[in-house]
Amino acid sequence: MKEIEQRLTENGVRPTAMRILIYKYMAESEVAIALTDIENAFAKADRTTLFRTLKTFEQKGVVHQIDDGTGVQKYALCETGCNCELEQDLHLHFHCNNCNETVCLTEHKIPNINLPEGYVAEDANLVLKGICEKCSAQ
Amino acid sequence: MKEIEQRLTENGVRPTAMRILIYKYMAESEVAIALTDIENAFAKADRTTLFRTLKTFEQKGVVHQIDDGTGVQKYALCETGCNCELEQDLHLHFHCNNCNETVCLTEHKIPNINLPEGYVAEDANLVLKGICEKCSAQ
DNA sequence: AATTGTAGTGCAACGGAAGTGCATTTATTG
DNA sequence: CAATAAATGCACTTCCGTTGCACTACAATT
Ligand SMILES: [Mn+2]
Ligand SMILES: [Mn+2]
Ligand SMILES: [Zn+2]
Ligand SMILES: [Zn+2]
Repeated sequence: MKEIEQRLTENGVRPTAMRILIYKYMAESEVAIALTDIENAFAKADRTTLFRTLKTFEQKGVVHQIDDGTGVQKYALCETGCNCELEQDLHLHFHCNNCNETVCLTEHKIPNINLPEGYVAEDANLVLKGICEKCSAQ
Repeated sequence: MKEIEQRLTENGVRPTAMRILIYKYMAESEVAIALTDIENAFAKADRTTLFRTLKTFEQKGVVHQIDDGTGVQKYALCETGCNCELEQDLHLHFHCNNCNETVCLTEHKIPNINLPEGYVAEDANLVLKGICEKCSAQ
């Protein structure tokens, strides 16, 4: 609990009750989280608050956004000390076509790509799709 | 004109007037196309028709869908003989943060990635974002 | 050529998800 | 405590993708 408050404060996010709950919820999840997930988990709270919490978290580097190709924005907590802005720090994501869950593969960085003359890369997104660990074990 | 009809027929798509026009429009474009682009280009035609044309094209392997992270689905013609379904045939895409256009880099295949035990990849999407050739030349 | 069936097109409406303006509540600080 | 700033809640909007159903054009069949 205290660690969460500290983590948020460190990142310049005021640790309100709601924010701590959302952080906790995300920390306990092994998969990337969509706004609707949080909405379902905290039915009493207003969507807007949850939405803005995610945006604040993102902006302050508490979470990173994940575009897994489903058309729904997902989010996951950043590693401590991660620097999502840096191109090197970008890891790949895996989306399971079976259970529909998306996970961070933080160990797997996006390889360097040689671009044609004139192209300057600032950011990258690599998503693999297929069958996840859990689903293939069954 | 005749080539377009042939191409469509080959792929099991009946070459209606509208479809030929849309194909032509996409062939003349150097960048990936969104539904709204086509909508603007063919204001007389109905959205639904254009939408379904794209879906038909996609399903029959005439175009491939591109998720460039903007939240808007884009499409581009497939290379002749391309096999989008095959994992090896997947090329990367580049989205320009300046002009907002997305291009296929068909020469640049997505590199092979070692996944952790249990994960089976069936598909992949790699998008680089930054400044494109045209924009960096100015 | 008329009939029948199928595929394509148009209109209208729906639904999910992201986002915004503004009022209200809660926290901070002097 | 008053004054101020930040967070939350409600209502409403926009954008995009999608679907149901009616209508039309086309192709095959008799
Ligand atoms: Mn991640
Ligand atoms: Mn492409
Ligand atoms: Zn799975
Ligand atoms: Zn550009």
